[in-house]
Amino acid sequence: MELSAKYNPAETEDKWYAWWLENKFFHSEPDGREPYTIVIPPPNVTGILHMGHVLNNTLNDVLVRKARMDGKNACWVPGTDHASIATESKVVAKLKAQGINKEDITREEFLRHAWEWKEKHGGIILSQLRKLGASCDWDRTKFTMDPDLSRAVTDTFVYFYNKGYIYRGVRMVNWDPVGLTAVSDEEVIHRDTTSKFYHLRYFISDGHGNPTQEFLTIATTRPETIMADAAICVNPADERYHWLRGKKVLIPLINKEIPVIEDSYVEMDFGTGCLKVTPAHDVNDYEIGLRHNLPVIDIIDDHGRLNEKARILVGEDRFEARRKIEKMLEEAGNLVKVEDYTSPVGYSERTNAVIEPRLSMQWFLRMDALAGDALESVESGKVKLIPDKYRNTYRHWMENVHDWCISRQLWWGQRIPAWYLPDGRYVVSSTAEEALEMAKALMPEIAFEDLRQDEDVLDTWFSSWLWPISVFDPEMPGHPEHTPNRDLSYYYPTNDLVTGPDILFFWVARMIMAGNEFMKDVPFHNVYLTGIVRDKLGRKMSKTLGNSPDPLDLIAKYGADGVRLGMLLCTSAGNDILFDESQVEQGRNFCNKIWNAFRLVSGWKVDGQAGQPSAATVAVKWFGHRLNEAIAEMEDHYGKFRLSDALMGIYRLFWDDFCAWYLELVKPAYGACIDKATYDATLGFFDALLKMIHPFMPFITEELWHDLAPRGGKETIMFQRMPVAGNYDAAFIEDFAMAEEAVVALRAIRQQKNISPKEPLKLRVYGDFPEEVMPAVIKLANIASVETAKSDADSGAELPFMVRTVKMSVPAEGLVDAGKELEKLEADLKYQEEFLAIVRRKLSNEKFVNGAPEKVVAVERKKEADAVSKIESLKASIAALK
RNA sequence: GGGAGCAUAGCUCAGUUGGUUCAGAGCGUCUGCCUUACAAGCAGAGGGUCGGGGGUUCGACUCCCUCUGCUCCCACCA
Repeated sequence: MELSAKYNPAETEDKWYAWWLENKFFHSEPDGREPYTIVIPPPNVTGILHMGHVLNNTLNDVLVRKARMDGKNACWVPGTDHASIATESKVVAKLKAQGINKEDITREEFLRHAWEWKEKHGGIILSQLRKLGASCDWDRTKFTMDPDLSRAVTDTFVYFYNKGYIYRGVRMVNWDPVGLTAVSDEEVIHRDTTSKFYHLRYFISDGHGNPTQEFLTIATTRPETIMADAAICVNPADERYHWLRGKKVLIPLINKEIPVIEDSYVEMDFGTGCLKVTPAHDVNDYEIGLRHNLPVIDIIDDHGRLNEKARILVGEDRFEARRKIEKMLEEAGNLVKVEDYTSPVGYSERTNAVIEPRLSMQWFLRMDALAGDALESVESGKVKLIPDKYRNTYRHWMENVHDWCISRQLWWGQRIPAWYLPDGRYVVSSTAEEALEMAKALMPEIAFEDLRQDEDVLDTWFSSWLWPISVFDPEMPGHPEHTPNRDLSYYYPTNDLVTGPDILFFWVARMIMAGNEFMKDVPFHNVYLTGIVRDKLGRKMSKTLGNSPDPLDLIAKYGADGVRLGMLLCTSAGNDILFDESQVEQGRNFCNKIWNAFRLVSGWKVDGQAGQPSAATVAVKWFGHRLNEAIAEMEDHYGKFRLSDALMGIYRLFWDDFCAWYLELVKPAYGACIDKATYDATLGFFDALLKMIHPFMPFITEELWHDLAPRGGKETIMFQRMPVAGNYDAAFIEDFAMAEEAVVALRAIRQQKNISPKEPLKLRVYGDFPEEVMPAVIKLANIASVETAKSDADSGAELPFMVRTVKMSVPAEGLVDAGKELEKLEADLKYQEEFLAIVRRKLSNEKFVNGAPEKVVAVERKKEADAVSKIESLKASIAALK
């Protein structure tokens, strides 16, 4: 069969993925083997694949495939997240485009649209993952809103409610006026934002609601909220304002009378020292209001517009109102001045809307006890964070945790299982039937129609924190007394989790909490935190910038193996990834290199009678040792989650050691046959290399592994055992390295002297060069004869070079440019002499000889001896030239 | 404002408890090659006083202090 000179990924990838699926190679069932488990960080159900997913899932796949080849029962559970706020806003937008407002339809109608949307777009991302080669157990695919997983969420709510951890209350929450829901503290992103600092004059009241001539000045960034002011506050120690004690002031424009109060919260040297207190729209003001028993006047509605309580500018958006009120204040003579000002402003992570601190009734989960245990899990090392710099961040968060606001004013998600009686009391229960029973205990005559379920749904993370448990046994969450089913007891705890540090708290920490609570064990042992994928200029990839390539386009262009490699080449844990398409090109080139190496080997004709050439004998022996060394290095890197290092080691092993040195050494002359021993050894090496590459590049390795030898119908490289490192002779590898150095030096001489590679050279060796590897030098440097020099002095008509401490030369009458050679040799001599001087200075330093470990001193003595011998050789060469 | 981290070749990064000729890799660059596996390739070469300064040590890319620059996390000075 004639093989093309280029590897064609498109042809092979779909073929093998279909074959893997057909044979259910990714499917796992509990058995006697050691399990290796990963649960996917579930992507948004309606999401599409982006480069972050490529990174994450490639890493996951490498780990899973490696474990599979280590003989473990590997199980990678895929699935999707319902992503309540993100999905709901997409559906709202889609309906709006059709002329339907969410407000105008019922909850049931909306959910029907949402499910329709989910059926249509859900799972697209999972099919895209297949293109990437992800070896997920698709039979286990889960969705966080599957009925049984939803039930787990509800049960968890009931469990924590009964435990006294969940409470309902009016609190200051972060209100998202675009998403129309409260969000948790973690979903608020603070960004420095330029705004204005308004200095406003409030006149003192005469006691009857009329202004006097006296006034005070406050500074605020939010003049549109003055109508909600409940007081003006100064620091009790601020003597400038003692005269204000007991006075009342008038809110500009609406002339409402409010008291002046004192509270040490106010900083005297910030702003004017007078703070307007607006309990409804600022967290701190709310706290002050509580201390001073101030009324809460909420003038902003769900959409961020002023309501009728504002009295003026009713119906205006808060930012529009700010612009307008500035003018009104100016005209009324209350505006003193306006300064530019930069301060942190909270934005909604999902909708990017400016968060409105707002008082509302929400459900909360107490976090102190849960966080304490979760902190211990990491501190004790039961859960390892990689890289471990995140431990600090993690600890800080866990020690300063706030109660978790778990209710969301949305429809897409698990509805809160609280049922209200007509009198406002409520019961909490997993099912409506049970709720009715409980309600009857409170109010015997109550009917089902009288019960009203809470309108809110639960935060998405309230379902994803159960993920490592609920994908295996949805009966478990909320029921720690339940006996785990077969899957859960086999696969839990999972092994590794690969995710981004941005959801360390949202997700990772909370999974640890849920695991500790329901399983009395952590959900995973290693958390590998990836960086963010950025473009090569370091910018975050985003749709609006248009700097994010479509992974499917990349796969179409370079192949999935190439994309995987390109992604992995620049991936060290915890560091951001600067992604550049040229890396994918490099990945594709590597595919091609592997392909062509195979093409060479597959074309060989074997001669069973032929003896093994000495160069091949050296090569086979050397590569055997080198391979073992490389396997050991690879395992070491895997153990430390240094996957890009593991990959790079294999890359160089294949490209440099195997192709550039080994194959060149064993390659028979054109048209000639290869001996059986070398051929078999080569196939064995190729086989081992393909296995080592397989976790990184699953497709091309499966393809070539099948071409390498006849395979049975269901044989796959996926289940072959990863090569195990045997002993290797490091000294022999070093000897071979000397041969390599000699070859490089000889090639350099050819290039400098313009000698064709086809013209054989003579070689003269001074001193001890390892005899065994000489055939390698002879073959690769095209040496006609090797002569051992009798003395150190050469003839002058030679081109000398040093390989470590061994002097060699090419006798070359007529090619020697004495002047140039001399210059080179003298420069080298000078360097060596200086080096020797440094070493000797060290060795004559008693403190060094006595203080340094023996080993280090011995090394210095060796350096000294080597330098002395090199200097002698150089001097001999120089003398000869002169 | 508090905390953490980073700074090594043109670019992206290794450098594991201070000590092998330790200043490295990949990519890029330069030079020469279409040599019958591969020009998506082969061969060869150049390139950094390890951000600045100080200190500890026989010895510092590595430990300490300081300065500069960048990044991230946390945070209720309106």
